[in-house]
Amino acid sequence: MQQLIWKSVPVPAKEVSLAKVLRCGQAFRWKNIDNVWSCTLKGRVVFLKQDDSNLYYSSLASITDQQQQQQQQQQHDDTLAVIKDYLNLEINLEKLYELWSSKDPNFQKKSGAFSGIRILRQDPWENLVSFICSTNNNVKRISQMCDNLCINFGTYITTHNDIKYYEFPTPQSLAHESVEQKLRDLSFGYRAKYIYKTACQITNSPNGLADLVGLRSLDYKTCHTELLKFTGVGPKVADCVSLMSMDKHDVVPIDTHVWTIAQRDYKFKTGSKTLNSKVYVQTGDFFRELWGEYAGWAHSVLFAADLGDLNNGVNVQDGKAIKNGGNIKKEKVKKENDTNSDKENLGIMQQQQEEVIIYSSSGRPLRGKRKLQMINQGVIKKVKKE
DNA sequence: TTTGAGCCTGCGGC
DNA sequence: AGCCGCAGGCTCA
Repeated sequence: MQQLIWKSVPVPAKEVSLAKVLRCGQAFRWKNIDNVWSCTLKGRVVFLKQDDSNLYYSSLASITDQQQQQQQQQQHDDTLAVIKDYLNLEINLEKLYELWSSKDPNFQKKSGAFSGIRILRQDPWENLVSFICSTNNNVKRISQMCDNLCINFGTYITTHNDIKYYEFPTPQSLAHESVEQKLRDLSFGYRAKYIYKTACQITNSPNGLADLVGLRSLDYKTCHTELLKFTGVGPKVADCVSLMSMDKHDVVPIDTHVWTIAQRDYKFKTGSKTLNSKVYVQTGDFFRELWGEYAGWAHSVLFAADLGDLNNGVNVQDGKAIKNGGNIKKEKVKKENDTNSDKENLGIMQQQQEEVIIYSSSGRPLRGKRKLQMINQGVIKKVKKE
């Protein structure tokens, strides 16, 4: 196994908490092995860890890149620049927390145990596809789907700690007609078509990905409108992408969860029982007026704090103080294990799904893990696929 | 212009 | 055991 060479950069933990930022539902591909975070980013594997005052980073290039680098004597490693850009490190988070606390008593009250939560500056294409996957879905399955995209359509980079690292697939690699069915076989459901079509829209665009990335320099309204043109992208997903990869820091994506926070914690009343488009805009405006130009950042803190209540409840039961406790870490390790075992099963699942359709007694076709279970049990009726 | 089915799968509750 | 309802929405009529 290749030995990692670590370098450090002074970054206080209050400026970024890797454990929170990389697990709060912004990005879905980061692995955590023995407190080291890893993910492919711009053609290399990036490794991150931290203590109270420093961020430690390392990287591994792909095999071909390594050879190229050895041939060119001068190797310029821009990994630090990539990380700084990805983590949006030039933006001072502690000052923003003070600002939001001064404007909003509820923020002051809730944010205490949730320092270091910032908005990443993600790759627009990966961000877009990830959030197309996010509809009617949970973080665990979104993560599995992103992994599956990389494994099945992404370029292999290298292996470390027995983990194979792949790049996030390009639009070109997803813009083939066979992709939709293959994604359905991989349990993407109705999102299969959205991803295929969106990939085609990018490849058919005059300047390809550059047109998508170019939305960064346009105003929010134009950016939002352009994003809505992609299949499978509605107001919420367009806002997630605007906030998380298009530099629109004041955008607050409104999902049912955020709407609940607005009504419950801020007594925000709209007179509507459903989150229709008018209410969607009103709620976003409300938070923007409350928190200001980095409203989207503030929202992610309260969002995480709200999800964190579950873990806090467990801690309180254990009679321990609430502090990013070990409970959270245990949960994460378990998640990694689940993901890995799913990867191992993937090949089997694909093979068998091509051959048979298995129906439950209720007549519903079985898929994914449940189907695999049934096959292993050997107590189901099999029907040849036409 | 606005509203509500229907959509895929996984999971937890009954 | 199986069925139901729902999860951090979008499309289409």
